[in-house]
Amino acid sequence: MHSDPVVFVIDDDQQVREAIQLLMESIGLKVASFASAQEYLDQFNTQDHGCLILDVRMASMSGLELQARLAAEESHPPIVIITGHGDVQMAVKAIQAGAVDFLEKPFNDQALLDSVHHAIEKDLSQRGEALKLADIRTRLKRLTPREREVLDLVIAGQRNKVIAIDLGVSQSTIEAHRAKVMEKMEAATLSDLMRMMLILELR
Amino acid sequence: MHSDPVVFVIDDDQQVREAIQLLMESIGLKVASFASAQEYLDQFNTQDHGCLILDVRMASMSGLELQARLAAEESHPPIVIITGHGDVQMAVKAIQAGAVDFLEKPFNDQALLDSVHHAIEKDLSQRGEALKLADIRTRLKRLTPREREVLDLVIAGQRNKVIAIDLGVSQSTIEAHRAKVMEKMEAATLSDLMRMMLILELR
DNA sequence: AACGGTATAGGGGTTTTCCCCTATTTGGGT
DNA sequence: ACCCAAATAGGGGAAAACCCCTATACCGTT
Repeated sequence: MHSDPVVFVIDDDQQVREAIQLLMESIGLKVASFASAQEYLDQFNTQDHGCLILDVRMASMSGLELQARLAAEESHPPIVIITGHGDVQMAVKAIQAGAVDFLEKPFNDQALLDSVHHAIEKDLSQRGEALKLADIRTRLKRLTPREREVLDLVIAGQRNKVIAIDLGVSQSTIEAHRAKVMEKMEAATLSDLMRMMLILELR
Repeated sequence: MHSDPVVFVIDDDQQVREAIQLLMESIGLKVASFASAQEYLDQFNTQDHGCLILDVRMASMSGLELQARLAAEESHPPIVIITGHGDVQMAVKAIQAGAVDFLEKPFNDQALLDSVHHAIEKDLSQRGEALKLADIRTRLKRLTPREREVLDLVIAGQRNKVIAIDLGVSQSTIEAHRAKVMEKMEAATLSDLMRMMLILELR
């Protein structure tokens, strides 16, 4: 079911990659190294999880560019930025864009480990969240347009009678739709249904 | 009802305070200046809103310290950090701690204005949120412990019969509590009630 | 001692939901 | 031509919720 988290190291300096690899392996973390952002993107898939350690200064695509690209995806592992020549502005932008941390080389080993731990924790929780949401969305997709319409009105607290009038059909039709909705959404009670829908609304 | 947003400038350099004041007033924003964090704290009240422009290096209490103090409060205006001698680490910490922006002196006037605008927007939305939450919490406080207990079980989707058995009382007692809950929470439908409770849970 | 709020319990009635059926029409796919 | 999913509609009954009323007991305040 669950694979181990992987630390994806993306840095065009082989020395750095190897050093980080050793450091991570010393605490039992798996590592996958890439010499360029493109190399990483080529094998990127949504199953991967863990975190990214990303160098800013790289040929062709910078770490910050990769960060922006990944931000456009539905979901990606948390990012730790490392850089040899960082400035305040760059660091601010990176963190504002959601990076977990921004470290200057040469970094303290423990600081990087701490950031990676933090990133992996964040990955776990955000993946848990994403899974729940995806699950609910999958069920929602099973609804017909009409059922979806009824669902929305149910969630809004309308009684069947009112929904029937609203949609210009009989009450028994609404009852039928409503039963279908509960079945397809795998909701035992109205409370379950509302919880699912509000999670989508509020997150 | 609504007062204008105020830019609270906290910097021990009078020149800087005056420069920022002029800049802010040039676009019609109100300003309140303070020469120390303590001065600001002394007059701090939760009605204030707008944003803070905070210098890092100050005698006795630094901007970052003040940021930490305010973070302990239930709610405070968004913070823009400015500094003459910032480093990457400091910037990262400040943004991670929730600062809207971190600017180095001498800053570009437009950059500061942009940050302040962003901060004020954030203030508006976070105050709106906080108001909604406070409103719900106020109503919740009106419930007796027993009513609160019933509410929780209702939200969990339990039927009155089950709640009655759970609490070892009769069904009609539950009905009475339930009616009281709806009245005190000002909820017309179960849907309203669930929405309020889930907003508290999920935010 | 009287009062108000809380928790309890019940009667009696209406409305709504929920669940089990059947049944027709329409439109798409085999 | 046949079948299936979707949308429609209805009957009938059980369960639950909702509403209005009364009533008792306890507890703390005035």
